Amino acid sequence: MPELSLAYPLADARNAILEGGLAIFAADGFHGATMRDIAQKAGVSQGLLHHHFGGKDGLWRMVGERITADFMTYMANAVDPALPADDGIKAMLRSYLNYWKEHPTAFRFNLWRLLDGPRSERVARSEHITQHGVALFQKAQDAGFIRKDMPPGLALIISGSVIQFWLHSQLEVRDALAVTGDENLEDGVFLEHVLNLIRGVPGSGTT
Amino acid sequence: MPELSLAYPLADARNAILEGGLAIFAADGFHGATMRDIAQKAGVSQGLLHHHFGGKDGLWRMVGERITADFMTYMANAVDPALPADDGIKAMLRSYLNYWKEHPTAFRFNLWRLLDGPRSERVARSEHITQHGVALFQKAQDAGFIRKDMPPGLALIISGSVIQFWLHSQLEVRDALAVTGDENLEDGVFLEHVLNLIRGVPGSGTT
DNA sequence: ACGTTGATTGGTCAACCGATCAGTGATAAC
DNA sequence: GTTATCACTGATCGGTTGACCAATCAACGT
Repeated sequence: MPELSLAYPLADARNAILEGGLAIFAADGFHGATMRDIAQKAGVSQGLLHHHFGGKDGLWRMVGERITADFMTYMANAVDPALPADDGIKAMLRSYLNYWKEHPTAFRFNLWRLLDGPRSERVARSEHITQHGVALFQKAQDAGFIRKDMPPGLALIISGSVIQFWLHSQLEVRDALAVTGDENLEDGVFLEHVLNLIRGVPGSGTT
Repeated sequence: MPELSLAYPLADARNAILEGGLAIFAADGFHGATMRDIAQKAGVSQGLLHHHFGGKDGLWRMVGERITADFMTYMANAVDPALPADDGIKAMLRSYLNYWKEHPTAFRFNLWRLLDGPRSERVARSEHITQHGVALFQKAQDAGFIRKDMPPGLALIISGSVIQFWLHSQLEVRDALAVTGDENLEDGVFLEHVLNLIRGVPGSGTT
């Protein structure tokens, strides 16, 4: 008789499966991951994954929804609406960078999501966040804290894409910086550069 | 007796396999692609793939090496060294954008490469290109065409990452731009924005 | 002529994968 | 105390997949 008295007390195998799924999916992608690996990581039998999530597709989707929801609530609380526009933007970008830095598996899963997955499931993703972000950038632009020669949405996208690249391609970044001996660039300094970029202030001093 | 007189005259099945491999790998990734799909796409038998490339890993690697080499020779010829630094940078970024726009399968394969693949094969990739690019940016910076408040390597990385994001996330870009009704932004105008970014000239006009 | 070499094929095999299912035990409703 | 429900397991099944192999055939040197 197999002793299965261990699993029951946990009472939340679903959660273990979702966490195991995130770990394995993030490491190997949708097609690279196997239900057996996930089951082992979660410490449950493989059949249970199907019981709770219907199948591989369903699990992938659930993991995705979960990390998106977590990110959205984090970002919604990250920026104090009472803050003046320039400080608001600074806080927003810093929170964005910090969140993904502290959630590397979720970050990598999102990278996979760009390519892999059962169906190119263009979810109604961070649409809300985007709108909120653009509004904030526009406010900052009106207040004169952001260069006026580009649409605020573009400034937002540019900031986000640069931060993402900074996170997922540290090696290439380092290569490029090492040429001039600047390879030890800290996150804070990097963020300041991004801010200066969209501020546009310092000018090149076209000699 | 099966008639196999068709395949022989081609004389270059290797090439067909590499092209088919690029197509299938770009669409489905390493783990999502199957040798049978590639063989069918290339119009040859599956055994031939193993004969020429040893296996799936070898084929993936060869496809990768091929597109990197193609990109490198393209970029090496794209910028006229006699050009003044500012025009050189403009030409470089334009070539970069155009190349990936005209090679969407290679672009997508490179995206896969970031995550998928048999071994995290950190090839000595575009190292040469990077050095060349940083040197060009430094020259432009010295000449006063690029803002002096950031390392030239960072300016290069930023430009590249923004262009890449512009290419692979058109949907998100459009969402962000649509908020202010700027969703119809053309490549040329976008590139001009990127250039202004690293020029830094227009200033925010801090009212 | 003849043997060697290499390109190419069709067929085959063991391994693995996702899914399914009958069975077991705990829980709760009646 | 009986029954229905639900979480969970272990085993199994059909289908794929990457790799392998013997056989065929053209090309070429000798």
